[in-house]
Order: sequence, then C-alpha cells, then structure tokens
Amino acid sequence: MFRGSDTLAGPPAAPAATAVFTAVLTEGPVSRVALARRLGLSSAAVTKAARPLIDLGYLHELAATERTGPGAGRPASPLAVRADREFFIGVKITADELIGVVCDLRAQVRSTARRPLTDPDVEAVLIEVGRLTDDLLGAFPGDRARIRRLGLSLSGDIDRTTGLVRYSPFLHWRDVPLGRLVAQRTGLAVTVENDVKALTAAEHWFGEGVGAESFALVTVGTGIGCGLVVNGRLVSGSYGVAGEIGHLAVDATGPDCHCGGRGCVESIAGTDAIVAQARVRTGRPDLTIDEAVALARGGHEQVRAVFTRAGSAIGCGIAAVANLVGPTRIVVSGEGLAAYDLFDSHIRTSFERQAFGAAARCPLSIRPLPFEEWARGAAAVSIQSLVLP
Amino acid sequence: MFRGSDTLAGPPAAPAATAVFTAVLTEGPVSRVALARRLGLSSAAVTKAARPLIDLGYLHELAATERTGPGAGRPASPLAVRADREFFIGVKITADELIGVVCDLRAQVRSTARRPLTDPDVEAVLIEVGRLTDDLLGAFPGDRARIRRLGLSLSGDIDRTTGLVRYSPFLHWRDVPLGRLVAQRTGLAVTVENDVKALTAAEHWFGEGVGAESFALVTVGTGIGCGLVVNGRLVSGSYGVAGEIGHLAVDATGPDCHCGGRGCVESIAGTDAIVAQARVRTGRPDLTIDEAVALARGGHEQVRAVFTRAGSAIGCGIAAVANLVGPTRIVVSGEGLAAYDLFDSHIRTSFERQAFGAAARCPLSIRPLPFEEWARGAAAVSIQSLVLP
DNA sequence: GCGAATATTTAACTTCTTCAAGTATTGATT
DNA sequence: AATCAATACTTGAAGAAGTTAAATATTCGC
Repeated sequence: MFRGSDTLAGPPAAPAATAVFTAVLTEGPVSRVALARRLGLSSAAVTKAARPLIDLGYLHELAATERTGPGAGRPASPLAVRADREFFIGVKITADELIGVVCDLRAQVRSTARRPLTDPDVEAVLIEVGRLTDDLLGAFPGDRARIRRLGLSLSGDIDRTTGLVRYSPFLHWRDVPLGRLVAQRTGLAVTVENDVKALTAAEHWFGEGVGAESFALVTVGTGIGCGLVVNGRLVSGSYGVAGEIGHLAVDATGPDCHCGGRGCVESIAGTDAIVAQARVRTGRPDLTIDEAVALARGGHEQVRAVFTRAGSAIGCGIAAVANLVGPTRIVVSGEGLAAYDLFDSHIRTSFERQAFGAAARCPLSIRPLPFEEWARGAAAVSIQSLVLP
Repeated sequence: MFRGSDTLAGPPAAPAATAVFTAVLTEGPVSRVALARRLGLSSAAVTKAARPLIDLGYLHELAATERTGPGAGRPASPLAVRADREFFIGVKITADELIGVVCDLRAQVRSTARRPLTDPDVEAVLIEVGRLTDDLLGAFPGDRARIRRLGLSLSGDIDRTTGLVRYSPFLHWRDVPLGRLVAQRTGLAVTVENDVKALTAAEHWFGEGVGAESFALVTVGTGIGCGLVVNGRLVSGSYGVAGEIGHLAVDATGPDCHCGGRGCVESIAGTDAIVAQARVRTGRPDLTIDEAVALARGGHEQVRAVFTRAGSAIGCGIAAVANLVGPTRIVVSGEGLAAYDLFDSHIRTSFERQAFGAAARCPLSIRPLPFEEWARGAAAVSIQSLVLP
C-alpha cells in the first residue's frame, strides 16, 4: 500500500484488535461473548480490544434487541460497524474504460462513476484515474476527509504488496509502479490488486464467502478466471500465476488455445471461442455474442450445442477446483453469465459428474455480476488494507 | 493426537519457541541472528526461546565452524537439532501389509519392519499394529523410553485432529477411532493422517518442500493422488476431499472412470488402466503391469503408446495444480514411477505445454519412491505433533 | 422482590517480546 | 601486541497483550 500523505491513523494493529475488527466487519453485529468464542479469546480480551475501536468510531454498540439464549440472563450488546466512519474509492481499469465507486466501511456502494479510456499510456491512465477520483470526491455528499484510501484493480500480474503492475496484457505495461504513482497524484493511500483476486477478496469478506475457511470465485467472460481462498488466505501463486482455471485442459481433442495448450476451458467456453464456434455452425461470419445468445435462446440447436459444450467445460474446470482444494463454496459469476440461463444446468451437470465423492457437496452459486462489482472489489481490498497490518 | 499415557512432556508451546524449533528442524543448523531475521523476531527473543529447547535436549549448539559474513565479527554458534533426542514410529497401513519405521527427530529412518495383513477387521489390524510396534521397539538399540509417539497413515478420509478414520475404502472401515484405539494398545501418543497428506507433510518439512510457502506432491500408482501445501499449511478440503488430481477430467473422449466421471487422469494413467489398455493392445488378457513395462521398454510401440498417453494425462493433471495454486515446486513420485523412464519425458512435455505462462517455471522433480517413505510420512506427522501445539 | 442465568467489566497477574545496553569473539590495522 | 571495527549473543528492565477470577449489570421466571 502506498500513502499519499505522511501519516494515516487507523485502528490499532494488535492481533486481538485486528481479529475483533475483522470479525465484526465480516460477520455482522456480534456480541462480545460470541466473538470471544469465535476467536478463541477470553471475553475480557474482547472487551479491551473493542474499546479503542469504539472510541475511534469504527465500531458501536447496538441496543440489545433480541434475547440470545432460551432462558434468562443479561442481554448482549452486539458490536456493529459504523459504516459511515470511513469511505473508500475503488477503481477497476479495463481496456477502454475506468469504473469507479465509493464504498462505505461495509463495502456498500454509495456512488459510481465512469470514464472512457482511449490511451493505454501510463501517463494518460494516471490522468484519467485522477479525474475519476475528482469526480467521485466532488460528488461525495459527506465529509471528504473521510475518504483516505483508494483501491485499484486490473487484470494481469500484480504485486499487491508493492503496488507494482508486473505485466498487464491489455495495457501493454511492464513493471509500472502504479500504486506509488497514483498515491502521488491523489494524496490517497493506494492498493493495487489483480481484478479477479480483488473480486474474490470482496466476496470473501463481504459476500457469499464470509466465514468460509476456503472459497473459490470463478469469473466467466472473455477470459475465464478464478480467485482462491485457502486456509483463510488468498492464493497468490509462487510465480504470480494462480486460479488460471481458464487454461486447464479438459478436452484432449479440443481446439488449440492461444496459450499454447490444447483443449483449455477458455478455448471452449471463453466468449471469443463461443462466438467463433457459433459463426462456424451458423455460417454467419459476422455473428456477435449477443446474436449467438439470441439464437440459442430462440432454440437454434446448433448454437445451443455450443453453449452446452461451453457449460460442460466450465463445469469440468470448477470440478477441478473442488477436487484439488475442496473449497467450502464456489461462486460462479462474470459478464459471460448474462447468458446465465444457457449455462447454468450444464455447468451443474458437468460439475456433479466430475466432482469426486464428497466434493460434490460443495454448493455452487451461479449468478450474473453487475459491472460495478469489479470496482467494489478494488474498494474491498482497500478496506482490508485499513483493517489488516 | 491421542495419548496412551497421561502426561507427555514436550518442548515449550510458546509461539516463539515453536517457530524456532520448527525452523531449526527444517532448515538445518542456523545461527540465532539468522533465525531472528527469518522469523521476524528480535535476537533476544530467539536466545530466550532457544534456551529451554537446549536445556531439554532438543537442540544443541554447533561449534562455530565457518565464518558467516565477509569480514570480522564474532562467529555464529549455529543451533542444530539433536536427532537422537527422541524417536518416532511410523506405520503405513496398506490392504495387505503393514510397513513400519523408526525415525529420529530429523526424520531419518533408523530401522524398518513389516507384517503381512490378512484380515481387514479392526481388531485384527489393531493386533498386527501392536505386534509391529513390539517388533520395532524390541529391535531398537537405544533407550526405549525415547520412543513415545507413533504415527499412522492410510489412504481414505481421515480426520487428523480426532484420529478418526471416517472412511477407508480398502479396509471397508467407517468411523473407526483408530487414534484412540492404537493409543490404548500401545501406550504411545498416536497421530493418524491420510497417507498422501502424510507423505506431503514429510516432504514439506524434511524433503524438497522445505522452505516453500506452497508445495505439491503427486503420487502415481494404482491411484493418482496429490498433497498440497498452500500458504504454509496442508490443504484439507472442506468436505474431506482435496488433492484428488486423479479425478480431474483431462479428456472429454476418454474412458468412463469408476468414480462416475469421464476421462479422469486415473482412468488413463492409473496402474489398472494402463494394464487394461496394454491387454487390449497386445491381445493378452493376462498381461501384468511388470510385463507391460517390459514390453514398452523392449520397444513394443502399441504398449509404449499406452505409457505415452498416461504420461500426458499426468502432465495435464500436474499443470492443473500449477495453474490453480501455483506451488513453488512439485514432486512427482509413487510406486508407478518404477516405470519412471517411460513416463518422465511425456509428463514434462505435457506439463510444459499446458502450464500457463510463468507457472511453467515451477520445477518438477520426478523420482521413484522407496516404499518405506510412506511409513516415514506417518512418522513425520508424529514429529509435527511434537513440535506444534 | 429474589434467584438463576447470561453478558460485560475490572483488576491483579502471567507470559511473552522488545529495547537498550552490555559481553564475547573474531579479523584487520596500527 | 594493542586496538578497533564488526558481528553474534546475552541480560535485565519495561511494555504489550492476554488470562483468570471476581465484581457488576441486566434480564427472566417465579
């Protein structure tokens, strides 16, 4: 993380304080005793850790509303997050657009903004990020000093700890210290993370992954990616590669993939692959993905078969994740899932066939993803940088 | 872990002490300063943590042999493990045999023993484990009181923390509290772990996986399995399933697998699948695996092709591991690798083709595995239970 | 109003760690 | 040979973080 200003006061960094803050943030209002049990601390320790968090305005006590147990006893005063204590900007950088959001401490989106991106040059991107930030700050109704952090996400090989973009294929960047540069421009504390990993982090802390020791998020679109949380932590990959579900080989007789492999999931179920196949099957060389979806929905058997095969390939990829790391649950999402109805059952069928034994018990959530979610993911990483040391 | 006797004194459980002991155990002799840097502690903390470990005889100081830095300065007195401070029994249970070893604190095998297993009944296995333990203890040349712990490993679904065998396919066991039962018989502190995970733990602490934040071990044989270490910890799988590389789908047109899937790695490269294919290709319905290997080595093209295809399937599975979790290194081993020469190059070729980008940089060690290694894995888990809380 | 049950707080104490200063041991320099 | 600089290790005081045990708070059921 890179600071724009010199000091950046935050919550206490002591282990117990961090644990308490994280648990309240992700697991909603909880009483101190429940926290103590959950975190393996004494309740005295929770009381002590909570006080400064309350004093600093990050947490507050809820009125004791509901009874806890069955019988008597003093009712709990659950701890809850003050969502408006601090706000976070999240920016997702795509090839042709910047998408920005402002989120509160609970990662609720408060406002959004966009800017087109025409020039992939570093300087041009920095300028646009600065403008987008100004737009978001300008439209912010509250105290602007409560926005001190900004998260960026983009696809590619990113070093989160140093804020370095090692390689971005679509921007043609190599070794750009994006975190430092944006921190200088905006004066905010900046985090940078891979887009899929950021989305996974958001889902892990604020979505369906809450409380899961291990968790996977699969995104379906032009690319097919996957973020993994194992043993409670995001998987990074020793060589910067992890979660590349799109390049698992699932069909020895499948098409060659641009990655050099054969029968990769992405070469069967990526948007480009689907369009290409649909063009072949219909004989229409200018067919678009939207038209292909429309034809399939209209009952065009040849085109439906393309989606069926794609869904099966994705299901195999997801089963591979379940068989290898055994996550508690898996969320499947992404732009590609606008055509959700064409995929859903084939993904499930293929997953259930290929998942080994109890791995098939892993619940699958298949749902489309609003595009702002990507920017929210970046904001979620920024929130994590506040909470964790 | 289950204790046979009431108390079982061990090294101090404080975080720093555990960290120091683990680091010295796995990373050989190290000076205190180096440890401090490595573990993020002050050198004072290391000194204090090391003293009781030395007093209890677990560690000792080496004579300052070699100069550390380039110039002047007091030479270091590296800390090393006293390998003969304590010994550990490891037992691997297979369908027809028990394999036992005695290891020292550095997981060096000191002696081995075997017993045939004719009856899969729980009571019969307990008796044989008891006899094997007696054999090993009887032949032990040193102070028998230095053997206080025993590790068991077997394939199947095992709950390490409770010592429960949830399901063992080859013994037809369900929910057998093996840890407790063996502890009662032997009076030793017992750990139970899945065989592949145990082997992975051994390799992680005492083999090629030392120092790796993430690491994978693939075993090739009748079954094809995989143990994973991610973020420094063994992956367990939320539903008890993890590392099932044998049931990744790599060939949509491949054979049906006994697991219900299609084109699984194991249905192409498992020993049974290889034998079946070789029988078809040679027209000899009683061909054995050894004969198939001999034919392939002799240049029989049809049989060679079976091994080629198997190697490719394994390579795809390994690439899936590299693409998904990005381990620092991967070790490939197992009985099946007696035919190492027939597999090696095909595994590598397929891996390199299918590994995505930098994931291909992950070093692959392909080597056969002495059968005692499985028992050593069980002993290694037992050693871990001494060191960790 | 009383006692049982549960939640939270307080205060004394324990444990672990760091900090700062000192000791130990060596090679290089004079 | 004496001294200095460099590095490794140790010591003791001080601090941080957590625990236990006892006190306090608040409710329900009688």
